Amino acid sequence: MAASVAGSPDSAREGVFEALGDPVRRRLLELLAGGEQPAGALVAALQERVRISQPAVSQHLRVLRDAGLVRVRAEGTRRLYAVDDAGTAAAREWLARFEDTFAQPLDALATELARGRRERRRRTSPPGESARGTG
Amino acid sequence: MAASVAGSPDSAREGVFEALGDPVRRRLLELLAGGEQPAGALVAALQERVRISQPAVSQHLRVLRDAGLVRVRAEGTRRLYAVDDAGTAAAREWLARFEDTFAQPLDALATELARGRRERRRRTSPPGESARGTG
DNA sequence: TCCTTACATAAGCGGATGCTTATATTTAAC
DNA sequence: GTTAAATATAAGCATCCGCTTATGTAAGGA
Repeated sequence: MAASVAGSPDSAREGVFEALGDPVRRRLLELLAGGEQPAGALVAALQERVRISQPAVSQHLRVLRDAGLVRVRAEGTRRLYAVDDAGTAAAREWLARFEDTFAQPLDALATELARGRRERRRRTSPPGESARGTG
Repeated sequence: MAASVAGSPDSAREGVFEALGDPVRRRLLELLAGGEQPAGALVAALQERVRISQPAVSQHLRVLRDAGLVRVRAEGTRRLYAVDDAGTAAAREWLARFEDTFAQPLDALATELARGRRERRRRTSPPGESARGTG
């Protein structure tokens, strides 16, 4: 096991990317992207595609919760799960440093539009000032 | 190839999030965020903080490469690694669906702050400069 | 050529991780 | 109070993953 590289330099919230590293957990987040859902519905949705037990899903939800990627709310005997922006924002934040500020194809435009970003900056980044300042 | 579409079942490029799930690999990407570097330099940089062998780093770099997160270039006996935007873009793309459109301004601010950007709270001079700092 | 440098690959091992079944807990319904 | 439903936790197990040491390979220099 890797001697974890300490807290600070690793950035991001604790365990966010570890949690995202599992396909079942990513699928759960995709299901929750449409809005709050009870655990049972998530189990059922997953079971339409793969054979997985209820406890397995419950365990995955716990990992997501510990990572700050989802939050829970009790309603009667149901547990309503929803995406927690704290975790997803942490992940996006960490990835933001790799954003290719210039010379990015149409992909970037699509992303910008999807984000509804109202960037008014029309000026392109100055040639000599390209990213990465080591100092 | 065309940009991956958000409808993909497992999302993202193959193994991107699995690759990002390891702290050592994330640290490698952080090191490469500053620009291309030979494998040996990466090994040395990692070894300043934790005890890890050269083969271990080589294996991690392979995983990153297979995930499309880094690319390699041979120069003599050196292997120069660099961040590959394909992988990081795929990850950002997948995460984009969780972006909180309503809290967008706050989100942007949070991102800036998290980057360690020292923004003057008071009326700042026009933001003409690229925001990008610590790697 | 031989040796050294830089890196990758092979083999093997221990611990983490995800799964299952069984059971506990909580709330609602009867 | 008993039962049923929804979900979490416990225990155990198999597999995956990352690490180490040993070795292979390719390029450069003596």
